Amino acid sequence: MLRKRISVRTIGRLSAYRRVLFRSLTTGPANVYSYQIAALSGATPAQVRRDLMSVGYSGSPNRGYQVAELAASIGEFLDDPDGQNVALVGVGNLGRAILAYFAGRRPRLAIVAAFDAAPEKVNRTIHGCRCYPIAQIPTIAARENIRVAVIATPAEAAQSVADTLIAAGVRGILNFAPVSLKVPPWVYTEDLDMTMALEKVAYFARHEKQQERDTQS
Amino acid sequence: MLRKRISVRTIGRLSAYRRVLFRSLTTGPANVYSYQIAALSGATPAQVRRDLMSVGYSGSPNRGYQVAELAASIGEFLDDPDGQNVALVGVGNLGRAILAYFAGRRPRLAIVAAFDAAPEKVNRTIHGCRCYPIAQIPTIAARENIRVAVIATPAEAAQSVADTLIAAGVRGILNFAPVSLKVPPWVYTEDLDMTMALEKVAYFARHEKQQERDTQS
DNA sequence: GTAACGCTGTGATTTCCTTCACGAATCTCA
DNA sequence: TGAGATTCGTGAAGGAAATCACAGCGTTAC
Ligand SMILES: NC(=O)c1ccc[n+]([C@@H]2O[C@H](COP(=O)([O-])OP(=O)(O)OC[C@H]3O[C@@H](n4cnc5c(N)ncnc54)[C@H](O)[C@@H]3O)[C@@H](O)[C@H]2O)c1
Ligand SMILES: NC(=O)c1ccc[n+]([C@@H]2O[C@H](COP(=O)([O-])OP(=O)(O)OC[C@H]3O[C@@H](n4cnc5c(N)ncnc54)[C@H](O)[C@@H]3O)[C@@H](O)[C@H]2O)c1
Repeated sequence: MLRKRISVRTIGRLSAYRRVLFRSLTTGPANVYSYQIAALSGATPAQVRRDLMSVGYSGSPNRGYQVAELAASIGEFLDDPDGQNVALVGVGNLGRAILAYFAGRRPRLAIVAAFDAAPEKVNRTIHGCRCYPIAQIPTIAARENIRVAVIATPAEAAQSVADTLIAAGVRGILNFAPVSLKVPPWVYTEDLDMTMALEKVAYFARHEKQQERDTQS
Repeated sequence: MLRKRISVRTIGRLSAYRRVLFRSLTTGPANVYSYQIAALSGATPAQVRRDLMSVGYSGSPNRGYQVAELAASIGEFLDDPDGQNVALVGVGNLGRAILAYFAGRRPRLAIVAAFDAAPEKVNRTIHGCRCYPIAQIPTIAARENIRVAVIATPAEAAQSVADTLIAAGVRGILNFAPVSLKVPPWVYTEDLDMTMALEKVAYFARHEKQQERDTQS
């Protein structure tokens, strides 16, 4: 398994490709071409083909890719065969929206536990997910084998929450708080900063001519 | 004003720098060094200095940058002096969280109108923001001079909403729907795709050694 | 004074990612 | 069967962004 370091951008695009493939499964024919995937996902045909090199599924010339098989191959490449449980910390406005959205949507990548510091939020079930006090992060994380977490707490709390999560075995964090988390090198963090994103949009809305295709990195 | 195309990433980081500067305003001394900004925002010192070249504010050797002045300069560079009004389309779980968060937070970049297709959501005021039927996008956008919009509708509706917004004069879109929008070249779009982000995190949580510093682009 | 230090601004370099371009493969149709 | 059309896989080229590295300068110490 000597695969040479896949780039972060490639992984993101593979996720996007898979989504358009699933959409095509119901609507379209059984095969697709790279230029079709590209059009639907905002990439270029060459980029699609190059990204797909990593997953090890080959299309056939003049026939393209089998939609169902390609989607399955990407899934095999991206997903853990046993599934990965996810924890959410911070059950505020955003946290609840996230719980509502992911509830029941992806069995292989489900949010199985929520945590919050506020007494009135804990020990309830929200959108099908149990909410625990943060003191229970270590025990629940161990019990549910949680390696992936989402942080949706206020900025001030984010770093200490991250430290707790990492101590409990978490190795990947999706961070919505507007701070840069300090984490050890074996932990991957991805920041989704809405304010920064909105400021970028506002800036380029005023500074014309910028025809980037930029699907989010 | 012959400035040579600032990159998308640079704009994003400038937004991050400004935020840490505002935070430092209250807590720290009056000056900062590039390496301090870097540490707080997850960048490198060289990157900070290079990014700051675009804004045209010079620090002084051995004294670094004046926090207040630098923050003001970045603001001058990023923000519209007259402010920019923002519209939100799709007042669901996520849309409401966004309204709650941005309400009253940034007077220069305020969400001044919300739109939704569901009859029970329109003509109400949610977190201080009036919600209109989508048919009123053209009139309200013209009245409020809206050039920036946020899309938080289901994926199926996103493209037609985008078309309507663009026809109404919108030039920058922050898109939360998991689709790639087709827009004319003078419209800037930024996709914030939570599912894709979570899948990236899940992937790299399983694939060791990846010590990326990746503040979101 | 003036020497030593430490940080900024920026040309040069490196690294990473995207795009190009073309041989090989598969299909169609006569 | 074979010519023509079309797409894939991928080495090579190109471009963009991060990093290096250092000259220049303000500051401090004495
Ligand atoms: N649209 C949005 O909601 C939005 C937009 C931009 C940024 N953000 C960021 O996302 C994060 C969450 O936003 P929100 O709107 O949901 O905020 P919120 O105030 O509604 O929710 C925060 C939640 O975190 C909990 N919390 C506080 N301290 C905690 C701790 N130490 N441990 C665990 N939980 C704790 C609170 O009890 C609350 O339930 C914030 O960092 C915010 O800056 C949100
Ligand atoms: N955590 C999250 O909430 C989350 C996570 C990942 C992705 N998303 C994406 O964000 C978007 C919104 O998510 P949500 O959870 O708020 O969904 P939601 O179903 O709660 O809200 C969608 C809203 O859009 C409105 N709407 C539907 N069609 C419309 C139209 N044609 N014009 C205007 N409004 C219309 C609906 O009335 C509803 O209010 C979706 O595309 C979703 O895929 C959300």
